[in-house]
Amino acid sequence: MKIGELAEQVGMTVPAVRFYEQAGLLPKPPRTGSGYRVYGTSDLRRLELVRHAKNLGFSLKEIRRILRLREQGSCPCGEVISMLERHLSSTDEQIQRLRRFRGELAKTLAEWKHSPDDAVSGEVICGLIERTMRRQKEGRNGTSKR
Amino acid sequence: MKIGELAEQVGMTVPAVRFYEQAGLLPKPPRTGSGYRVYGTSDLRRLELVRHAKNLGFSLKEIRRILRLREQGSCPCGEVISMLERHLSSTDEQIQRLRRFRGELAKTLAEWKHSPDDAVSGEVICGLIERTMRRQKEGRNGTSKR
DNA sequence: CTTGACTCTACAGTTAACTATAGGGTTTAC
DNA sequence: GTAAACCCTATAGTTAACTGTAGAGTCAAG
Repeated sequence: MKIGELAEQVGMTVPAVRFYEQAGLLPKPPRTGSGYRVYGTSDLRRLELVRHAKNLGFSLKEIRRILRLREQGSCPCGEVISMLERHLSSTDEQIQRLRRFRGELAKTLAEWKHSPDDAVSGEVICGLIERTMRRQKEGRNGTSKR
Repeated sequence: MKIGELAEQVGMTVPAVRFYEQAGLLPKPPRTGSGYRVYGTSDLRRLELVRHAKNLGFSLKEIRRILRLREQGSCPCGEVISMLERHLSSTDEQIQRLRRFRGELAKTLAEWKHSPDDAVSGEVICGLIERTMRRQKEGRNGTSKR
């Protein structure tokens, strides 16, 4: 199997496959006399695994780590489980953050729609944003950096 | 006010302020004889507005758009409201996606933890991921590309 | 008058996961 | 025998929002 066929089977582009190889996610395959890469079914399965792990939210770096562990003979499943647990909790955090953010957005939007633009005075650039700024300044002092 | 003081007031770094200037978010300030940037309180307010709009989820590109509209004399508030609406709905979508993803993760994790590693056979790289792949293959055929 | 803190410009680097381009060789179908 | 379709390498570009570095000038204090 040449690279084009492999790429098509797993639904990625040819350069992406080469990229995965140079990123250490796919072993360097044997070549034909003229230098063409030759792949077998194990490469196919490996690429599918990579794709699947990506769908589970693993980064290429993490996937490389899993594959390396496996190559060293150890079973990576324990590691994989703890990675998945980390992903789960970081996903939870992300959802929480987005929910709070959504609440902020909705509140701001409701306020803005309620009091029309021309009822505002003293703004320099955008009355809506500036009013919201003032409100927040008067309230708490929440200067949060990352 | 020189750049260091301005940066400190709004809680960003000096290079970030310069970056904002060259990105068109902050007007080019006058200079001292020796070339130092000199800022006034309007720059301070403008930077704070930028920071606040960023907190509302606007990209620098969008903020630049708002500022440009204002400079052209029109009030950007209507535009700002529709931007905010778009952000709100895209945030909703993000939350939905994350929820589904979270469900997937949790389900996979529960399965993995339930059937321990050594009960699996035939895997090549990581039994857990591979089993999940097989299950999904047998089920629906969901090859979704962007 | 020198040390240290500050400022300037211009450019390169960061992160992720690729995509695009240039410039060439190979294989296959007609 | 030639043209399309494929393959190769190497390098650069993409996006966002900055950060970091090099090399040089300026300012205030002691």
